[in-house]
Amino acid sequence: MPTMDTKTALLNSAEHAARTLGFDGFSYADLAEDVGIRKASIHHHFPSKAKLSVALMQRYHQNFEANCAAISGNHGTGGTQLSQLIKLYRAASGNGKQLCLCVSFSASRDSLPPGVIEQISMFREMVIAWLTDFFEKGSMDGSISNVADPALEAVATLSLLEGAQLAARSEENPRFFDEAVKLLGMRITA
Amino acid sequence: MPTMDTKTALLNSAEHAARTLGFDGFSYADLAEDVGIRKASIHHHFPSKAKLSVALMQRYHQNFEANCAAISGNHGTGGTQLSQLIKLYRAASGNGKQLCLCVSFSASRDSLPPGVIEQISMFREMVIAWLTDFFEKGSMDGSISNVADPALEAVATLSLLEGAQLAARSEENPRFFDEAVKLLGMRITA
DNA sequence: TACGACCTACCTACTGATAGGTAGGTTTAA
DNA sequence: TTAAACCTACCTATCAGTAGGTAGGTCGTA
Repeated sequence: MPTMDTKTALLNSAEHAARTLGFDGFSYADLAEDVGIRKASIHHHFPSKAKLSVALMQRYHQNFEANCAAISGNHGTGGTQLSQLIKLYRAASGNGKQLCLCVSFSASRDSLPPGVIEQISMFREMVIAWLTDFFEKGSMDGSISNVADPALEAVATLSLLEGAQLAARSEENPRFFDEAVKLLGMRITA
Repeated sequence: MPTMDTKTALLNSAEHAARTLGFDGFSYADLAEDVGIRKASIHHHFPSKAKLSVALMQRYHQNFEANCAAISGNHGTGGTQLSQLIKLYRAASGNGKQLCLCVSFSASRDSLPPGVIEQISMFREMVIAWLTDFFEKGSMDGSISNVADPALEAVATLSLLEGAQLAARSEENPRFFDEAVKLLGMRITA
């Protein structure tokens, strides 16, 4: 098994910590212990915690967008695409052990640099764009019922998904996510 | 104007700080400065930050429940009651400057004592019960359209409201809350 | 009434731990 | 050799909290 480069290991560790404990809830000491280098060495890769948050959000955005593009490319109807995106959010909640980075950062947004607030904003816009696309497709191909306005559906769905993650995280139980999105799921007919 | 007792002033200050910055984002020093006593004196009223969080959640639950009961008592149709509750959540987001305590605490739940996690769970159950009541009324009196299952509607709506707060908080703009709940609003006919 | 005991609510001084970070040096791999 | 990546040693600042004390108020009893 190839050894991961330290910077990536740090990003993985930091993402996991941020999504589990929040931005204010983890420290460089946690990352150092996890990755196996000294706390002070982290500054070589990330000169400040703020800079680390920038890199985290950037990477998260890219990965998530790639996942959405994959869903769009691999699944035929708007309904299945929406269903896959719901699954993506469910998976991101890590069985109630984590939140997606966007949610986690939003709750402590005052601790973050302005650039990251911008990134969070763009992340939400990106997800809403994909959701709007899926709702439009689903409305036209009939795989999502009662689509009044795809753009408004998209915005509401994103809030629903984020709120569902919060509930699951609070209870450390994915069943709370499932219950929150059940009605939405019933509107989807593959 | 009567002088507020110190304990209440501390609770107010702590609630504001927790809902703005998160549990890990504020410290006793912030409260001390706000209330005008020394940091160490806070321990007289709240021996630990964990105990403070217990008191905060208890008070928040009581206040919120009283607000829901008032809505139920003062407004006639299920639709207007639901509409008022949505307004309550919007108001709690403080024009994008705050989150409701439940959301704020959920995001850093690992920093909280187990009892508070229980309290958060009960808070959500309480809100869901009220929402279920409002949806049932709205379904029967015709003031909320397309109510498939009041209990599921309630759960989804709570997640929607919490997610909407996150979006508004992240952007520091209540317009994002409004947009997220727009479709729900359209289902209400006074 | 007066005084002692007790309480409440604050203080100063301090603790040990931890936070993010700096600076200079060493090690490792290409 | 050189640069990246690590190290040690340390910094300032801050954290939640402890310990002992003061001051003013209240209560009970003689």
